[in-house]
Amino acid sequence: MRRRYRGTGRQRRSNCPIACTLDLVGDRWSLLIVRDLLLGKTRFDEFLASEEGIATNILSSRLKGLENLGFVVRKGDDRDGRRVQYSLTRSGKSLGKLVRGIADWGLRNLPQTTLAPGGGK
Amino acid sequence: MRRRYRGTGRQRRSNCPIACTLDLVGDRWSLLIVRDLLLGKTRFDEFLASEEGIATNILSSRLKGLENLGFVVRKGDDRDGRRVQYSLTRSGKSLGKLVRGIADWGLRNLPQTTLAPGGGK
DNA sequence: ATTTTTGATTGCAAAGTGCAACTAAAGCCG
DNA sequence: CGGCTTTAGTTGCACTTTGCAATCAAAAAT
Repeated sequence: MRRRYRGTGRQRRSNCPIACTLDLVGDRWSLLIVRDLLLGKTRFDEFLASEEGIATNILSSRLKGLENLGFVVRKGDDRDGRRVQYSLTRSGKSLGKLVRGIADWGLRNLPQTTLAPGGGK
Repeated sequence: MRRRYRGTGRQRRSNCPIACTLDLVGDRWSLLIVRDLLLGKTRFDEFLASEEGIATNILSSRLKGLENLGFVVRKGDDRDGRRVQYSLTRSGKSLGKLVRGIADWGLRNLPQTTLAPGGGK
């Protein structure tokens, strides 16, 4: 008796583009990671340092999710074997439009919100 | 020892417009209800009938949340005392832009997604 | 008066989130 | 080499949220 909760690769609730999009990235963290990637961050530590304060387990799980969805690629750093470089795929970059749309709405409708430095790209 | 989980009216994680927007409507259901309201639905039963199949308790709680945020108003039907009319406030209507942006991204990037009839408005 | 409709609430189990502690591999430094 | 540090995680546990099914209460319909 399987219950269908959200997450990577689960069954769709409908064919509505809104519902499907929310099924993929409709949580509190995924798009913030995408935001950071768009801003040029590439490392685990850098995402961790963002002011929202994501926990390491959540970050790890969201990065895996985004990777499974084909939005992010993970590759080791040649010069430093400890480091990992996360980056957006072409598909992941398409999320930029979505992220900017959300940022735009927030800026217009939520007082005291401001773009992070470098976010105006 | 209060832990700050998400939800209506809690403290912001940052002043990032993306984070703040996600704090308000970054869950699996709220924007689908907004979608339905934009499509002209007004009643509890109508939201319930949407193909995604929201549960009554979740619907109830999301409607309350959207009301608390000032996006939705609830008023009783004069002709039928059982019925309740939910509708978008001016502020709630501004979410239309956000919803359309998400729908747009979904349509372009997720195969097999199609707009509900009447959704092309 | 009984049944149906409408808009919910309640109880419970399962899944998700957040925090703190811990780990493991690789690099640094004397 | 050997111990310390950095980087990228994993694990355990408590708490919260979600989803389902059952139930409820008021109003309307019959």
